Amino acid sequence: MAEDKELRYDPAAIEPKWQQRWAADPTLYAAEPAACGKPKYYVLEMLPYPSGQLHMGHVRNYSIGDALARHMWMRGYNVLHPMGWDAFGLPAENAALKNNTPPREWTLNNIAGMKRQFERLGMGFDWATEITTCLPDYYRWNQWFFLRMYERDLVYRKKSKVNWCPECATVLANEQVVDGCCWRHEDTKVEQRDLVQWFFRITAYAQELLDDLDKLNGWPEKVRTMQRNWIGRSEGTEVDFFLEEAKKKRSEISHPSEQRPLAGGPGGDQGSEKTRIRVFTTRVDTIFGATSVQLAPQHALVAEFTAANPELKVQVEEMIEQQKKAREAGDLGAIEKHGVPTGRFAVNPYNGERVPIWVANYILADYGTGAIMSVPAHDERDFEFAIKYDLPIVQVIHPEDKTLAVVLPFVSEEGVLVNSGEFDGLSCTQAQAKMQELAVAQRFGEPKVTFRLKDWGVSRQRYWGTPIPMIHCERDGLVQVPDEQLPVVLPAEIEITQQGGSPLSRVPEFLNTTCPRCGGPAKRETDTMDTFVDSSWYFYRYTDSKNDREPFDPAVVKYWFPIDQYIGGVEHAILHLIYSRFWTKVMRDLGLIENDEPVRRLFAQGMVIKDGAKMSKSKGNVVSPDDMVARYGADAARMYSLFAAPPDRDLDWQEDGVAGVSRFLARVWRLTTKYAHIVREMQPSDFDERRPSALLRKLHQTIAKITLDFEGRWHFNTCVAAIMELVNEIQAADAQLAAGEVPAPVVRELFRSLVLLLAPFAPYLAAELWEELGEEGSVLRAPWPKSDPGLAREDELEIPVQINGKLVTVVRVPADADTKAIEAAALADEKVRSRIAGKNVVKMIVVPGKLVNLVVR
RNA sequence: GCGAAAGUGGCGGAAUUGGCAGACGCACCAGACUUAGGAUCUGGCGGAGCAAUCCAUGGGGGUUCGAGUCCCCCCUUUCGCACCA
Repeated sequence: MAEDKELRYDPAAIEPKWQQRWAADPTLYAAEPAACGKPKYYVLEMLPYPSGQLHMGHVRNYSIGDALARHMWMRGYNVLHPMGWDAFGLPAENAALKNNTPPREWTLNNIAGMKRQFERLGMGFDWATEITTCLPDYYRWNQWFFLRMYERDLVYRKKSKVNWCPECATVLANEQVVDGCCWRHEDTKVEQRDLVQWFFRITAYAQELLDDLDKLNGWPEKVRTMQRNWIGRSEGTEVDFFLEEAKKKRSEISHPSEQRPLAGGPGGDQGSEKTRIRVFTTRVDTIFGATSVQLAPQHALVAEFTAANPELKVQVEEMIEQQKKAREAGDLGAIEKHGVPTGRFAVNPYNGERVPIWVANYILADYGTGAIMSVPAHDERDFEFAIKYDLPIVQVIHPEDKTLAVVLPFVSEEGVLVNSGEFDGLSCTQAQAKMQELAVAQRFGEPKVTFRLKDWGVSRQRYWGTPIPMIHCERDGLVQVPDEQLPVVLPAEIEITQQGGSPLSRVPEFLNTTCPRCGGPAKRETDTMDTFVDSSWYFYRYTDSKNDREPFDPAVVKYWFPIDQYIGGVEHAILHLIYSRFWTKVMRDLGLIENDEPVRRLFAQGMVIKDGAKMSKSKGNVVSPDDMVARYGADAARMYSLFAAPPDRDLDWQEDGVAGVSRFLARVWRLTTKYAHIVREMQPSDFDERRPSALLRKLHQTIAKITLDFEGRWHFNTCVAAIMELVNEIQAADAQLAAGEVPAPVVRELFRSLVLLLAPFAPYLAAELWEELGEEGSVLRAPWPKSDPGLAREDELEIPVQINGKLVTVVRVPADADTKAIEAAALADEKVRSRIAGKNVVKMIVVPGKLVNLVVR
């Protein structure tokens, strides 16, 4: 038994041995300075939240990135492969409540444990560049950026309806609300509350964020589409409908001296204007078909109408409540359309027609102007509404072909105007342009681009986040914390309670300060920043993580950016990746960097599934990486996570599969250790002797396949399969190898290359066997093998022969056989001859190197 | 409802450009070796059939000498969006 053990692949012995050696060599995974002269390659995986445990999704994510990093090292690149911790956030506070451990301690303990897990997994990270976002040397730069953005009017405060998660007792960004529930608490309904909040003006970059998506051709189309939808650009027209009471003043209104306020953000300024209702429409060409104006129940004018009409008021309030509930439930689209007439009328500026003003529950206050013109003939929703309330339906667009019968609502823009006065006969697009011109000329409207994207609310009423570096002074109002007073440090000692409001407001030593401007008593801002701030720029900090004078040295960033390859879960397609893009553009405009986009290529990996569901504690189907490492070794766990599915697809975790990979690694270990002595004992003079052989052919085919995959397709599952095939062939040649019938140079090339091919996927075994083969130095610095096409080429090919498209037989021909020779070989075949005997060969298709097909009648 | 991706053996999956469907692995079956072992090696393994053969990539049609792959219709699953005017 003890004897046996020596002959067995034993990851439990190999892996700790290499962990020690690697820990002793800080240069192994270290990025080099620009002066090294090598081409740079920045490979990045999304940094984890230090929850305490790595999960299989992490193992998969980092196995993909680490394989790529190792491959690039072997290709001679200067690789930056950093790691850090997204260390602020709510779970630390929850844990503090539960275990009475301070968030900082809990977080740092988790980090230490997870770092150990990374080490056990053999991940090749450059720990010298490690960042931890909850430490002041990182978050001070969040504060620094906040101030720079404040100075450029990219930060502002406003009272707004916010999404409030009662579980988190804090505000959530729109992006953090999933189906009406908190993104962290799937079962907790989000409530709407009114609070004064800090916002980043991401909408200032909406157009550029949209436009630049076209440049990101290294990103999955799916992610780009999701971002496009999220930004939701929509081109249209704002038009004023005049309140009937104001009609007599119309000439006055269109007078040049009249100043109309510019429409502000969503929800706009319509309240200040009591003579008109501004609507937003993408189909101004249909305006002659408008038969009512619909207001959102929260619209400023509605309050005015209801002031004198208690009955209306009750109904409007019901609608607001209903919308609120629907919004909280996330099924805004599901509520039945419902409305009430206000008894007031508005006048269509294009045709002077008088239309009723309604309040309707399907009009959103926070999109466009919160008011629409209703054109039932050409809009599904308006149509449904008009049918329900028996409002008139006026068709104003007709297909160009006048003979076509029209089914209303006719929503196509392919048509011409009818019943539209002077605009009759124009196409929809022509009419839109003309009508916009008229609106501008007569000052009752203008072209308008509306975005669905909202400004980024960053205030959080939590303790464990970056303090917002602002001071409230009674005399001077809002005052920035001066740069030299940064960082505003989170107080270490704090009692975490479940009370609402900002925990920092209950820490007098933090709260009370002096005004930097007047020196008088003042109070600090007690909100902290959304943790998405931390992850919006962390990858810049990696390049210069110890810099205490600036967030990073622009010259160093210029060398490393953009990131060549970013790898992470598709669940961050919108939130993290849009904020990161925004932050990059802001930093560019601050003159800190030159790149417009942070990430050149993005890879969205699939989820890890077990028993048909995503691994999660609540489903009870979690597999612990530590268990896998203990049972099968890190190499097997990592390699299985690459082998079981292509990286972009979901992966079905089957433990038997890990065992299979482990058996494969054992086989590699046995074969290599068995014949390593041949390699070790070779004389240098023998090294160059190379001759074609079946084994070398398979080897060079394998090298070619894997090299190609690393360059683009990333089907690492088939890469592993290819290595398995190669090893199967070596195993089949076991007898010849044992008998010394395989020339030593072939043995050497075979096993050296095998180990090199394995190195990105199974780093421990590769290191061990590299040493076993008598090599010195790290396998990571050994050049990636090059496929020799001469050796890879088959000299004979099997060509399938079909008759009428059905496979009949296979003929062997020389690899360079031309059409004629293949034809002859096919016709000479027994089976073929008996099948075509007495029949007429109508046609013969020969694809050299591929197949023959005889068409026979 | 709109959009995208996917559907292939008992299972995970392969087939990169329209050219031998099922590589590789798991599970299973048989054999070898053996002081039984969850080790290793050899062979088998889509379905039907003794066989020659036939059938088979969600279903139905089509294009083609040839279709898992391209086109049309339908079904299912997953994901994203969903009163955005």
